[in-house]
Amino acid sequence: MISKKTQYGLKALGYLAGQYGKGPVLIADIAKKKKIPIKFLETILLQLKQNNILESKKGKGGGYFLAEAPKKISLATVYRIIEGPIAMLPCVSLNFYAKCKDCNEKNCGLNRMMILTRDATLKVLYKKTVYDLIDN
Amino acid sequence: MISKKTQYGLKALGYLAGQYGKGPVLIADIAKKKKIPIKFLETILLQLKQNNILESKKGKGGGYFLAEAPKKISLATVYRIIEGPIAMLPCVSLNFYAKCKDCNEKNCGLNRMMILTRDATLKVLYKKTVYDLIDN
DNA sequence: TACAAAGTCTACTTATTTGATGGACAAAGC
DNA sequence: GCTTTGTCCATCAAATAAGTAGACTTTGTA
Repeated sequence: MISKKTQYGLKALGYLAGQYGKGPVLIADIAKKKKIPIKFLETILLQLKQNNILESKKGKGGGYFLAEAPKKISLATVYRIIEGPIAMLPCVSLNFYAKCKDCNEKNCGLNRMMILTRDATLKVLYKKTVYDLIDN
Repeated sequence: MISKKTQYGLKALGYLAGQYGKGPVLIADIAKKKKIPIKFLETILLQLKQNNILESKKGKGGGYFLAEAPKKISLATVYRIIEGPIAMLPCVSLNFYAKCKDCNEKNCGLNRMMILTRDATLKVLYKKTVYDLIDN
């Protein structure tokens, strides 16, 4: 299961995707529409900005907006920024790899299985973008 | 990422799958071979027994063994017992469903995406069994 | 130039989960 | 009856999750 933080972040991005091209959107606006605690949302959006997913503008008329077109921002990228590894174990993670202490990956059955689930998930997350998060 | 508990549980099952048909296996034996803290492993094996994945025998010559043939125990079943939901969000979980407060699932873009990743993962975990966890 | 409207940053807090450990108890075999 | 083995109970430290408070900075505009 993903954290509330990731869930909120994805929801916020879905909303911003729907508002793309219409100028900056207030944090308060996103928070209200998506029912997210505003102070919590602040930290999430800031993190997304620091990772170049979002841009912002301060002062009156300010707010947050996507740094790129919605269809160019893959869910895998976002997921990794907020939640971290997509893989179920460090020893099968592409972006957060860590060697499995006490286990030889070459002949580890669990390693083999976790690669399969990782690839299944990645296939979806690579292909889908924040554009797909827009509500109907 | 899955917890150490799930990781240990799956490793232990992989080992028991390799020993299937050879009689009860000592907790201490599994712990040593798979480098798992023995007391921690005890609680995991007990939980798997209480969920009918394993059977045990007390006293001399005792130990743990699979309740069924390795190929009959799917990874999805085991995962749900130790780790819990396979889905990334409660609102897309088949076995641990919980309604998403403040969100209409019918038109939720995130819900739609999480169903896709859930199905991708499930497809692997349903098909694969503890037999596939046996090391080379 | 001053004010108000935004985002930014630092620092907490509180509850829950994770990853264990220690020791008494119960059953089974010799 | 003694040893071997699993079972159960209680506890614990550290990490993480989820959220809150408040001061600060930047920017537009009157």
